[in-house]
Amino acid sequence: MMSLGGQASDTPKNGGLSRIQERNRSLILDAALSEFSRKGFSGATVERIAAEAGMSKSNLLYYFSSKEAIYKATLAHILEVWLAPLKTLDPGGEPARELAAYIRQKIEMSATFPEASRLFANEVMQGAPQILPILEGDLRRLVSEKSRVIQDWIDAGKMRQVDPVQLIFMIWATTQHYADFSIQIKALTGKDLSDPVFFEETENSITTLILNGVGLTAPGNDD
Amino acid sequence: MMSLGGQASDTPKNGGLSRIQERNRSLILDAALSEFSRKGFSGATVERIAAEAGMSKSNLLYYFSSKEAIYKATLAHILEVWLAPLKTLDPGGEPARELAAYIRQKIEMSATFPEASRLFANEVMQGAPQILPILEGDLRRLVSEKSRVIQDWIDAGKMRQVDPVQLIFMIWATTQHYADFSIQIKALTGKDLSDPVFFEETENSITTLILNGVGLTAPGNDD
Amino acid sequence: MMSLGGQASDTPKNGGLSRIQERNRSLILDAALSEFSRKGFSGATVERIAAEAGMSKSNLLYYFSSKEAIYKATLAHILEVWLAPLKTLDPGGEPARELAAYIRQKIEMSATFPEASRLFANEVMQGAPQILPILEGDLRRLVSEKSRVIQDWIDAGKMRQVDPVQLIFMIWATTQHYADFSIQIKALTGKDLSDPVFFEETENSITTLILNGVGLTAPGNDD
Amino acid sequence: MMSLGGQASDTPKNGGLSRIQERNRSLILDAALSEFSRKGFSGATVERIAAEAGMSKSNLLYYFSSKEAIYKATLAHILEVWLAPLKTLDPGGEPARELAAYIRQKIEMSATFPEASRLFANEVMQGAPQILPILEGDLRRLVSEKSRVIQDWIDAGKMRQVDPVQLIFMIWATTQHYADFSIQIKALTGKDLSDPVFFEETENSITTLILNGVGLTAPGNDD
DNA sequence: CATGAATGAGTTTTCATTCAT
DNA sequence: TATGAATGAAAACTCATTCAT
Repeated sequence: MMSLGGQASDTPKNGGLSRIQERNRSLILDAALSEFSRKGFSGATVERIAAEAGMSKSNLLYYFSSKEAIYKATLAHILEVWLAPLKTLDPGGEPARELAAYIRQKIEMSATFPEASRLFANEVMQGAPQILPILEGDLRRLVSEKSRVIQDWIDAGKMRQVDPVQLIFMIWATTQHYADFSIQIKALTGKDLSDPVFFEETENSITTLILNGVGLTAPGNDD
Repeated sequence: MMSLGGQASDTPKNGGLSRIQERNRSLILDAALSEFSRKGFSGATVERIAAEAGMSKSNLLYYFSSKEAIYKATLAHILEVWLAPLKTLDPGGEPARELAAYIRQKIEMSATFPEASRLFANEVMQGAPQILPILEGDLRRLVSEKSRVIQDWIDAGKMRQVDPVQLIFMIWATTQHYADFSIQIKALTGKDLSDPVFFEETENSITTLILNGVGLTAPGNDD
Repeated sequence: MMSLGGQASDTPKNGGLSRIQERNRSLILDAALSEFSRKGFSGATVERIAAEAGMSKSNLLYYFSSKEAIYKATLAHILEVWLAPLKTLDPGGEPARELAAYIRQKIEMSATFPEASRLFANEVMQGAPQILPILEGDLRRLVSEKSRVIQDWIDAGKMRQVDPVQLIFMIWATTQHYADFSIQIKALTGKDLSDPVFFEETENSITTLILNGVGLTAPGNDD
Repeated sequence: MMSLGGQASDTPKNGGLSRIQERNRSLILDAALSEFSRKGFSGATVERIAAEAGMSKSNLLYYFSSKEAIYKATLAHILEVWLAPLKTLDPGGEPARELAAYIRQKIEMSATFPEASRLFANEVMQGAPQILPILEGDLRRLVSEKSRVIQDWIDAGKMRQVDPVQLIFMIWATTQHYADFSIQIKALTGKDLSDPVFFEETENSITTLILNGVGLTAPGNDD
């Protein structure tokens, strides 16, 4: 799990978590994700998180010593999975296939974990008070590395010249938009990514646009 | 100004606003935009808005009867300008030129009014409690209309087949991303849209990607 | 007033205090002295202070931003008057008269402001978290200066050799004891300093003991 | 042990304490003394006491049923030893030798158990909620008895006329001051009673002052 | 128009204590 | 004996809002 710098773990004493602890922590983090992503840090209340996690406020505070601690843990909990897809971009693969796969994964994340996406967006929009160090560290390194991969494809003439970092931004922007702005999208189209048809349609649109945009052709969709 | 349905105007008595009233309302709205966009609705405080507007809390509440009223007014104030670019999409123009112009306008908005973008994003991410009616009404109609324009271009063989609504989403997503996630972008690249070189670069990347993506070629950049 | 380092004043905005402000601050400080001296910092509650000051908790917090701020202000408020007597020790005076006067003043303080004495004792016993800098600075200088005065008297053969600082400590100890331990004294004697006879008796005992102790004779009591 | 009236003993079931029980009770009382003397009753927390005693909060509460019970036990634990010196004042001895010995014992207590002194001071300053009955009972009787001793010495012309009770107060005051106000003394002199030189100096100053004060001469220091 | 004073409802947090094992 | 889990009551704030001037 990606560390958010706080002073060590926030769980009672001993190293290993008991069954109950693990269960409760998990319940809390789920509830917290729901609450924080909907209301933001300030709008969320510990009481509601506790209620949603099915325990008393005091008991919740037995597991996480403060609202901020819950928030940090929630972010950390999410960050790993949220940034995972990019790591799979394989230098040895075909650009079209690799990019298409990456885009698909990102859209799937938006469909499956829209709350995580919104939590992340919220955090960044507030100035990334908690995760700025991670953005400037781990994420920056990861993006550099993957940009290199893309640049190599470009240098090998496999795709059109484009700033790789900007390309990554555009993939993030387009895919996450469907999670972060899902209310707007629903208001305008009546649909969201939970609708398989709309999901397909969206994936096609984004993939086609971006692959065409960088001079590639979408690979046959065989998964 | 786009109405947010609130109970009547929120200005004292008589119809016309005095010079000083108009000035103060404006100061408040500016301060409110800054505060709300940075902290979200719940995180913002009336006191800070008042301080930033250079007046007492009480006086601020003389102009706007409640925090929510300030928030609504700020949203309304912004919405008009925020949605304006799309209106300029001209059915009679060349697709490439029109889309490029639209994209440029959107990026310019992101560069000039990043706070407005974040306020809007925030509002939508919280479930659009205030502007949902507008999204479902005015905006939906506007998007329908402009989708028709794009569809006509497609039908006329001027550009590749693509769902026009999805295309609009992608333009929104990519352009707004540079405002909403500017902290992340700064953490990863060291730059933001206030840097003219980065602005140029970004505009080129987005425009090229999207135009290529829909089978068009970027028009000569002659402005 | 002796500053306790906190970040500036704790009163709203402008420099001068309004009539109401002055009155309320004063009511609060009185109530706070009573509460803090009886219960200590942790045992005191803002609510009780507010109640005793005749106002709502919120209103109290409008005047002092936190419990700690009230505590600091109370200490500062008291310190000046608490340390004043020592300053009157006059190098030009007769040792017996001067010391007797000092002792009398200290006992009077104990009789008049026993709460201040206990607050001070409490603060010091907790490790002087707030006033340590003052003890090490202003007070230390004052004690040095007055020790010099006493040493001069000793050097001039006017009184017996004694460590002047220790003498000061003993005067403090004996006089303040009657405030700080008044409950015990009452339990043992049935009296306290508010009883004029007991006051007289106490003053005589302390003065005689200390003056005799340093080889002086009590001056005729003519005030 | 001096009883504080609480509801029966606070130890589990059977009469005799097991080895481990005795040890734990002792650990708790030590930790409690440290905590209560530093923070006062309200400022102390059961958790910190437990931590300092090296056991869990729950386990501590197995030995003492409540925070107040720990506090009472700590006080009782201390009181005996704290009041012991006065009992040694021997009617048959020489006044100078007896008083000097008493003073020395009191200073030694201040040097050895400053925490006990502060705990006691704290309790009395809060109004002696727990020990008032003892003050009014056992202690009052003891003081009466010893006052009689002193009065007999006075009546026998062995020392100057002085109110014996007041003399006792002054001995208490001066000697305990070095424990209770040790922080202040350290701030003013850089020293405390743990420094043997300062201890000597202090003992001499107090003894000389008080003995001279009552018309006696300090006995040769032969221990 | 403007502000200082006041408040009540809510929110986080602390902590002694109880419960179950 | 011992401890981890859980809780309820209290306490310190925070803040939008109202009142009086």
